Amino acid sequence: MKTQKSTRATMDDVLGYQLVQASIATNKAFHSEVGKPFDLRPVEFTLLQLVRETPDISPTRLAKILSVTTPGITAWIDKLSSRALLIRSKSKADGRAQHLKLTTKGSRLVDEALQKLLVSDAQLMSHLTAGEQLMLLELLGKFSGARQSKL
Amino acid sequence: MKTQKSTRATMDDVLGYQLVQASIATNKAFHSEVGKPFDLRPVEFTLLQLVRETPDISPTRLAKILSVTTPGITAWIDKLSSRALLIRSKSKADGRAQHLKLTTKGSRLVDEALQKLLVSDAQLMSHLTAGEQLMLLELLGKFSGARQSKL
DNA sequence: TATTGTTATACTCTATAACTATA
DNA sequence: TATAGTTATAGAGTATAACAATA
Repeated sequence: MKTQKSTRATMDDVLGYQLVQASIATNKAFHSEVGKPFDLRPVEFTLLQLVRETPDISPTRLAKILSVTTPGITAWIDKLSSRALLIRSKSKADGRAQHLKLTTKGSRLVDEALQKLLVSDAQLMSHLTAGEQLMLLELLGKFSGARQSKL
Repeated sequence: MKTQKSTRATMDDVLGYQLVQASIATNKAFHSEVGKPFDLRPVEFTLLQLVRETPDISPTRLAKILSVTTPGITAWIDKLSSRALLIRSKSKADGRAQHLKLTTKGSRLVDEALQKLLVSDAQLMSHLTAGEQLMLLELLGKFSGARQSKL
């Protein structure tokens, strides 16, 4: 444990740096456990899982949550759609908007991937106590909560 | 606070997702407070600060810490070097290796940027208690500690 | 006028392979 | 043989602008 007191600040004191360092670990694990075997990018997996959690969600809303541009979200949805993992349908209420839904194939795939990922997370965090693991997720969630509520 | 119990897992339970969401916030803040005004990418800022913390560090070691390829680190160092923010010098002990040092200009710039960043972090985390802020950084550090020690 | 979504395009960043020079 | 660093190059990803269709 580092007690910083009056010493000069280092990168360890910078939140963004700690997030990047932590992400390096999770990204590598994602790639070997999910990315490679399921042929999914992190964004693709997240997109699928979010559609699963929120059926009929629109591309625009996904773009905001994922902090991706609208051309970006179109491209990702194109890719996933061409793999028959999700389906676009026109909104009846608003002719401009679309609703997204997972196919059975997409649903199965993201479900398997999610399980792999949870196991992987447990391994990555195994040097933290159970309480610390929960606390870490809680605090990250609370930190991002402010942003989420503005979407 | 979410108590998950036996409900199905969501993205909120995935560490990598929480890290990405948190990073979206810090990245935006970095860009407006440091990236734009100082014309620095996150990697560039981190690279400079790490050289500052560890004078004579080698490009290879930086590449490992930042999880960047060696061609990648060469390119970043080239850029920063051409802006006269750091200097390469050949190692006397090992003819292949290099030592990196910040110039006065580089040192001043990264110092100013770091201060801006710490203020920005405080604002971003202002909806967490002081204890939670410390805890978040502590836990992220502990999580990444295992990886760091393997470098 | 504002919003949803698409297309086109340029740019940044990354990743791989092949090379040099030192050890 | 292995390591430090560079060069060249292809590919993935992102961002901007311009557009069509609907509200």
